Amino acid sequence: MNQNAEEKIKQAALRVFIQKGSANCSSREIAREAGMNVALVNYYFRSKSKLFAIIFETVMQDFLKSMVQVFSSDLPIREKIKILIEREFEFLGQHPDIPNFVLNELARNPEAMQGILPVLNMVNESGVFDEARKLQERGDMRQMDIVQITILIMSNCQYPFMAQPLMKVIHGVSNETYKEHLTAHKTHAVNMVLGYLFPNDQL
Amino acid sequence: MNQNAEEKIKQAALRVFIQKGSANCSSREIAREAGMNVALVNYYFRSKSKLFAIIFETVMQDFLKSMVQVFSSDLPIREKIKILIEREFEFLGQHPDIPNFVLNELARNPEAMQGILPVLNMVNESGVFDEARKLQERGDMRQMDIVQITILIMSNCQYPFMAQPLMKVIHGVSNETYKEHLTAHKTHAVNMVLGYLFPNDQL
DNA sequence: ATCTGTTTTAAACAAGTGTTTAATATTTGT
DNA sequence: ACAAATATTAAACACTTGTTTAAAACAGAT
Repeated sequence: MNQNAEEKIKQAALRVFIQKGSANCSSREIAREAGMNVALVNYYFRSKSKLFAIIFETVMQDFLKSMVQVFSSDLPIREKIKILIEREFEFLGQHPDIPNFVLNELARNPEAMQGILPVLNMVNESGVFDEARKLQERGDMRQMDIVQITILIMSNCQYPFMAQPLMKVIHGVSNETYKEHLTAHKTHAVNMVLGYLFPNDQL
Repeated sequence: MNQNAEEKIKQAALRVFIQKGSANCSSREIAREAGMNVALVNYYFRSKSKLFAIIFETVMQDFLKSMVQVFSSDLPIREKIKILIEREFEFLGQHPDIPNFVLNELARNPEAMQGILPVLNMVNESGVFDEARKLQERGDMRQMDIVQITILIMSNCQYPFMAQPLMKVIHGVSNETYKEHLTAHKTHAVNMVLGYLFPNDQL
């Protein structure tokens, strides 16, 4: 049970933190979810906030890892963006509540901000932003600030999953039909974003 | 102080709830923000959850009111969508943390779901969805499920504001420059969405 | 001024919070 | 087998939580 306990606590904390947020869950709840005593949580991680810091960083890693992988490849830019969006939809299909978790912690939990710095290097070292700038200089891509391109892409990937509870109640659809809407929406996101970023391309 | 106290508590609760979320704030914090005793909160609203239900419903009203107003007007559909997006950006510029608040409560606080039902009628009675369907039958608009059109529009309006903390740290920009990005992004959102929904239009 | 109903307060309640302690169980090395 | 180190537990700590209670302050009417 040695290595097992620490890992079990981590996995339980991952589930509980993501589902309820760092502020709306107790150490005892995490311990219960892991099937062990409360004191063990602090025995392995010293405090709830330290445990959260670890969990949050791994979530950010997973959250940005696939994006960085696509960035670091040497596919043509249109393929990169297409695959990026498709992978994002695939990832979020399996972890639909991560965007809400991440954005919420970043907005409300000041400590969470620091857990992001190591992940930032992954993004910067990929060199995506520089590549996009070069393409714009060649006139191969719509003139548009990199910040706004990032917003554009992530908006159409993450929000559809974040808004699931709202959309379900507004349009009165079930879980299953909304999932179908999500997979159908992937195509729209790809086509719309590519069509806007590369206005000279053919349909 | 009679009518004043109840209203002061409401306004304090609005601020605190939106900033911290229903689970991550205490009744005493709301009372302190309102400058009065804890017991008064329950004297006027009986319980924290009842107070939250009231606050959440008014937030949902504000959140959807301007959208419904645009829907109920008799502008041509392209103008409707354009004005809708512009108003949404204007509203969110003044209340940037409402989308995060709403989606978070809907995802994590089961009680919040019921506070939405009265607001739903506003949307349904506006008849927007029927109008969009008719336009699609005439071939005047891209064939696309209403649910996905809703997702498309709201994604590009709300997410840019929700992601502010994430984008700021990823791209290392200040509050002010991000606000400039947001106002610039409004134009992109309008053009991209209209361009995709009405592919036969000229540029 | 006295009574009446309403508003406000301080104090207390049980329950739950993160964290620590000291004792017990388990594994490890010899 | 024994001893040292590690893992696990129950119990307690001080503190905060939502809510209630009973007393005080205040208002208006008679």
